[in-house]
Amino acid sequence: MAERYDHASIEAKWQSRWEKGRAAFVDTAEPGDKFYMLNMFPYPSGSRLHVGHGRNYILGDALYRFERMKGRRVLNPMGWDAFGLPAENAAIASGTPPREYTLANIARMKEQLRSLGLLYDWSKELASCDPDYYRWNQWLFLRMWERGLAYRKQAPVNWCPGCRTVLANEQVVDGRCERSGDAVELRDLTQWFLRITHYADRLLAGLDELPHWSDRVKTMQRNWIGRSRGAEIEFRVEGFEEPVTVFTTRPDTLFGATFLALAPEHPAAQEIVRRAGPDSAAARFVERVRRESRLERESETGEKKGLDTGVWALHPGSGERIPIWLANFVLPEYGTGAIMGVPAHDLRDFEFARKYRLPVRPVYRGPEGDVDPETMTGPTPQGGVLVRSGDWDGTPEGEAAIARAIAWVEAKGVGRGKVGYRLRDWLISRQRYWGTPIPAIHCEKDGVVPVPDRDLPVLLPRDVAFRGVEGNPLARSESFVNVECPVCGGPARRETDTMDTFVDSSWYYLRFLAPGDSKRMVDSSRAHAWMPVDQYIGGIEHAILHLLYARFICRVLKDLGLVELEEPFERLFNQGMITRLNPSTGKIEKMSKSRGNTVSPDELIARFGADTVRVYTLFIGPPEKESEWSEEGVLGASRFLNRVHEVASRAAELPRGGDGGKREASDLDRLTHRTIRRVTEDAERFHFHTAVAALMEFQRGIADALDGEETPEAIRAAVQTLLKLLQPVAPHLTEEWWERLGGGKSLLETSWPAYDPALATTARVTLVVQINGRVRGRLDLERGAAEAEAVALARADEKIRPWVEGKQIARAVYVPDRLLNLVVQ
RNA sequence: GCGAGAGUGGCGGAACUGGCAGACGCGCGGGACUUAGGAUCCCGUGGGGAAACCCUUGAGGGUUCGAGUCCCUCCUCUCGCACCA
Repeated sequence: MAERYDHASIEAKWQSRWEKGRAAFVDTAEPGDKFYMLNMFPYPSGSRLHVGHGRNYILGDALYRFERMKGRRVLNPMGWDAFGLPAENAAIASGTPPREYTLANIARMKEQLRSLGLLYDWSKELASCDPDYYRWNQWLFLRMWERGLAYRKQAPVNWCPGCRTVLANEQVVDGRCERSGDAVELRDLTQWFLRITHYADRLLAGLDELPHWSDRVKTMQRNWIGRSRGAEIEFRVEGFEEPVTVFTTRPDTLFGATFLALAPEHPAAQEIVRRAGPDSAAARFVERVRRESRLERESETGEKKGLDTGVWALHPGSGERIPIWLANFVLPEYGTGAIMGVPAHDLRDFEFARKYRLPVRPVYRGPEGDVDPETMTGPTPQGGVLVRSGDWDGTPEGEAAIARAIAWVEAKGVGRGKVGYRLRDWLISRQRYWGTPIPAIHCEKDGVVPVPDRDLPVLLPRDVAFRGVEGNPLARSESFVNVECPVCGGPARRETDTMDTFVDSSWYYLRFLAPGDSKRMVDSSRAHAWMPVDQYIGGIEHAILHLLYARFICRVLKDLGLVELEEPFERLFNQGMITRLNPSTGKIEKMSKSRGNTVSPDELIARFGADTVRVYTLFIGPPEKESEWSEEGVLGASRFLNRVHEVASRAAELPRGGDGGKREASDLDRLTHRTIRRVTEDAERFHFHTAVAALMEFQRGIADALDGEETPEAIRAAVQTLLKLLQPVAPHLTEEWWERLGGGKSLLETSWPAYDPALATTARVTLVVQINGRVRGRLDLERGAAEAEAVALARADEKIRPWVEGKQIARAVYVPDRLLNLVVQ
């Protein structure tokens, strides 16, 4: 029988050919051609590619190969998102400097990508830890600083007192440091922010210009930006000069306010503590809340804690006195850090009021009548008219009531309408080594001054020790920290905060277009030719942060005159995550290094071959949905490729001869055309899993034909079509057989097969016959049969007759070629 | 807690806009063949029933000639998160 399918040698042969012939296969796109990109670019700190990422890369490659055969030239670059916490953690654990660790991982992951037969364009390769890359982060930062888009302010961080280090949220487990187990504190640091809130409206408006983004992601972004119209309202405070200003999105419920609640960080709260003295209940409460970690304060299980200050505010409408409380659930960075409590119409306020026995005062009367404040079990449902609200009484709930309330507070001079955003400015400071140094210098005399452009890049120093260190290692590098002030020339200290790695990934798409340009951040003319990215493929986990930051930075670059567009990504395809049982938590979670539930493809490639891994990975499910990893089905993919090998080698042994000229379309021809249509349509929406299913049926059809009456020419043609259609998914095996069958040049340089619509459909159809919506029989009909004919045939059909005999047909619903539903009485 | 998705056989999944539920694959059962392999091929495989038929897409309601698909309520899981007042 035929020779065995030796995947290892076939794959080695083709991978080496693609490597040598790279120029012909991948580096062919010219300015103005299609631009596809994967997001994220590989994160080498994870040290090994795992199948969770592997699906993204394989899908991107299959898509590239499909597009190539369809005659489209595509730029598909690849680079490395190289900064980040894991490399620094590895350095602390093993002493290997993050740079060495990262470069070794890049080399290894590149080899893994190669072993999957992926054709990415490495001529545009970049790594964000390369000074040629991160210097432009610094350059952009300086431009933003000049324009007031970068600034410093205080913000709380997670502080581990044991490690004397700032922790990422990920490092905080149940309010404790995951390494030392110490209780995590909130600590205020002065940190750098980017003013994304200035772009909130533009980012919101831009979503309407993205028809090829899913509603899912657009909705998430809209909600994240969270534009809301509301009002700031001032409450005078007995015994205090300054009023307390609250922000509310529901000024219409003003008369339902029965208390004010302040964040312990609020200036008025601080003043109250000062007056009460250091041993007062207020001082102790503030101290206790400040010791609570952010997580505790924000967690769902976190108890709402409050303290009556004994200070009274005056209600601006009724003039009544209402108590001022301190509350842990009011956060200083939201709104004004103070709220008016309206228990009757807000769940959180209701819970707080119930716990501390504060009055509840409904100001909306529902259609069922008024509500008894004593017996309420929660905030009143929506839809009513205002009551107990002075002049406002009778106004129905909604925009009109809010507008009326705003007009009223403005007229009285106690407040103003205000548009609020949920979005907050982007905190980019990280107290870590392995990131882009923020180009600022602290001088005693001149304050915080920017590093001059001529001194860029500010390089990460190499003389840094990592083992057993506390705090930010960068801050202990003397060579780095000690610097001359660029203004006065005196001694000064460098900023030791580095940037969030999301800064790197916010503009890398532009750098791919001119990766080595040492003069400019962005080559504007190339950007003009290539942008926007035609197809961006990325995991759904980036639906909000990364994509919002990239859209923000693109607008900044537009305002700087570097690019002409606001939206960097024309089409967005969001991949679902690969999930897997996490043995330590017992839950099904996304596959990721930090969760410790990864699977490396290496072993599978060694056992079954790269093509099998590719087929299986794409076959596992629809790419936009999350899929749970299991290896049970990998044998099926392996068997399928063995059978493809089998039919191809049998076809190769068929006698050659002149084509018999024109012949009648055979069943195999019809199957061929039907398969081309299915695979083409599936590939266009990235559904390679159903494309593979169609190809499995096609393979079986060809195998049957080999035992049947088909001519050798017909069979050979079918096999060649099978190879073409399978190429994006299993490139090695298909290229090999294409060559052996004498196909000539590479499959990649051939064209995607076209189908004849007439042949892609069957001549006869099965019409389902329903009686009162239940399937009672099937008819075999000519395609396109008329309703009258179908009804007549149905009535005559012996399975249908008993159901309609002696009955009136009240109605017939006919869907041609599909279904006939007879409604009888 | 908030925002967004998802839930279909023993398992992964199919069914683009409402129209034969379960394609394709895994697993399992039976058979064939053998140079005994993780091989290959054939048949069967949602549940109940002898059959006619009946039941079945997380649960419960609704719209419709017809619902996995649309609407309402609830449950569970996943992703994101900065308790946004």
